[in-house]
Amino acid sequence: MEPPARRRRVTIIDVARHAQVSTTAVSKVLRNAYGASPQMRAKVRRAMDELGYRPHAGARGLRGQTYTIGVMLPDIRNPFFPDVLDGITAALGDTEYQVLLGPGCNGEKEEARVTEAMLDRGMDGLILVAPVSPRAHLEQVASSVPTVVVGRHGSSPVYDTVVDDDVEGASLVVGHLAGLGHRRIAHIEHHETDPTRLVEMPNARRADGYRQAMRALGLGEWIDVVSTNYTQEGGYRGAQELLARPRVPTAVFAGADIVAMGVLEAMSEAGLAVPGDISVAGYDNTTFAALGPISLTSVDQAGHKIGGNAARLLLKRLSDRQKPTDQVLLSPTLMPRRTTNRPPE
Amino acid sequence: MEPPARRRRVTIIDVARHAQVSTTAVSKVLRNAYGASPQMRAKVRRAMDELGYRPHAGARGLRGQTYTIGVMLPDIRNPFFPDVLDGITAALGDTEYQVLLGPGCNGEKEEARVTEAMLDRGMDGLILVAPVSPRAHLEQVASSVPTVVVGRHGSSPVYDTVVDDDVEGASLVVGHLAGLGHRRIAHIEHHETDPTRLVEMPNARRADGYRQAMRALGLGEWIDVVSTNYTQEGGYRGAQELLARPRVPTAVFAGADIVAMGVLEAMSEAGLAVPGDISVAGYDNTTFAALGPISLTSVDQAGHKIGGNAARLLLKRLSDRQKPTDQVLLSPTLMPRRTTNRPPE
DNA sequence: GGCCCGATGAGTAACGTTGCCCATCGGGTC
DNA sequence: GACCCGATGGGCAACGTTACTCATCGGGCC
Repeated sequence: MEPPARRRRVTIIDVARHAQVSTTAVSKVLRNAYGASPQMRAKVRRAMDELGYRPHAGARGLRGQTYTIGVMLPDIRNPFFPDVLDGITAALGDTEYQVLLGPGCNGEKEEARVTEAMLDRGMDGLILVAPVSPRAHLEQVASSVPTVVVGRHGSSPVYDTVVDDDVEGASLVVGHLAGLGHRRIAHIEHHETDPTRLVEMPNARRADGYRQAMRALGLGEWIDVVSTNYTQEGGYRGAQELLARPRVPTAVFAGADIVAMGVLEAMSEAGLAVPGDISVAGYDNTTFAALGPISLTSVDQAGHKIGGNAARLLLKRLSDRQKPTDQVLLSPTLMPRRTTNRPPE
Repeated sequence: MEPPARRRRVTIIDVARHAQVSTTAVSKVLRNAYGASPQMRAKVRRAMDELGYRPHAGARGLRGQTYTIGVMLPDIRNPFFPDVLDGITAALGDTEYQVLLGPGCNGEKEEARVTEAMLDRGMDGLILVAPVSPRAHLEQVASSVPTVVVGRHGSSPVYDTVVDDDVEGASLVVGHLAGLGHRRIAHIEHHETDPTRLVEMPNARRADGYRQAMRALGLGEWIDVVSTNYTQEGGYRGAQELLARPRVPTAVFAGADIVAMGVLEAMSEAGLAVPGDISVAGYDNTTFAALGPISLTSVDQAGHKIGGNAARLLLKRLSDRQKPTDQVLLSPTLMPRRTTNRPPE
């Protein structure tokens, strides 16, 4: 069967003709602009409904706004990010803005491609979640469109930021483990060399927070950090390295839940019981951390709240582009579960 | 600090002026259209590079294409969908099309909102993954823009489809369990009443496939289906119902991995060992099914291949809108893991 | 009664790009 | 030498919307 002929879109002109007014009048009603009487509004709205009119975002964009907000998520698979997204869409739910997402992207090149695509499509604002791009690129993007950056520490004069306190999160984990009686607490971090990122990226701050907390609790001499990366594989390798130590740690603080999964696998292979022989904690409180068979102690970042704040900041900036930038810092909470317990005697 | 003044976008006119040619010429080069000499092309391309020109998608859309493809995913949290997305972006990687996603949406109203937003933004084509909207709505969308529907059985004259053989998948699971010696194999399905969806939705086909396979293996008398829904909670309730049977099944085939997670939880609460006392299988082969501590037997749908096929069909339709619609049916494979084994003596 | 003013509505030129159409030019054919 | 033809380049009117400017009208004020 052959597809039926595509019918032309209903435009503002059709509405104007149908309501017997000018296109200007229709536009005014559409934008709730000044200069239209109540009767006019009613008449135009009725015409819109009758014709099933919907404005064409592309055409609007040519003259001003597209009423579209672009969200860039680094990794759609990490269950933490959907929480952020939900927070964003919830906060934007009763505005006239529509959210569109970039496809999952990892690496600077991909990120640049996605942000450019969004700019080219006339997005009114951008929310960049946990970007890895260098700061210069972020500022360049932000200087051409209102932007909120989520999950990068440090402030910028051109973009607003929302971030969770990773130092505090790490401290919660270390405190929890120390409170259970652990002293040999090791940490698996994501390897980072770039000096800016060393300051701005959450993973680096978690490692910092771990060191600070250990020292604050008088456990400075037990500080033990393995540098791999935030993947299951990285956790597996990190755990193997730790198990080869002369004095094996009694607790492992993995910098991310997915890392903890690799750790659990290595422990199971090595015949070690968790938490009987060794305790394991993650970070992010991802969906699978809560799953019964896993039940991983983790740190919750309140992704929903983060997303909500990001959306709110963006809306504020959209309405006043001159306002000074804001930095929102949220506090994490600990979710103790069954992978942490007292150390073996 | 106050943000620096936003500088104007580089347009085709700037490029034309810089290259000392007409805007028409620039447009021709941009589109690889006929009527531009090699020297002209070179000159214009150089000007584009020097000015850092990028075409404005909205303006292009007003005259034709936006080079944007919209993808609608029902639930970003279900780790099966990112696989599909990867397949799509991979297949579209070296085309001039850019993918944008709708925010996760559940329910007909949300889906309608997202598809409308995409149409209003002049998307050139749509890929709708596992939509729940009634067929009439899908056909209406498809009749105004080239569309591929993923994960809905049945064919339409206006949209192409890509779907995995859910009947075969169910049969793989039942065959696997029967091969291990199980006879009392129960199934937890997603409750469905709408008659169209009963035919088109994958969940309904899995339940059908289960029944067919049981009968084919001479186990018709053991057919036992619990109707809840595809959530962890649904799996939990379904399992409790099954455990209350006079003769408890020795194996449970959950219609989705997330359902299986609920089942595992219920088993663990009831003090039953998996797979010692009871075997459990899921569907979708989601990321967490492979995680060490879970190791769930599941059915892999080759999401990557599904996405790739969807993208390819869409490209074909974009280049020939009159061609008859295609239906692609892919085959699932079984991933046996540690939650299934022989039944207890 | 003339004047100004606010309220209401319409006209119109952009915004950046495309695709049709026309102008020009050099060279080959009869 | 007149004619035609293909190759190359430019002009221009859309596409759907917005935001300016301008016209009109009725009423209140001196």
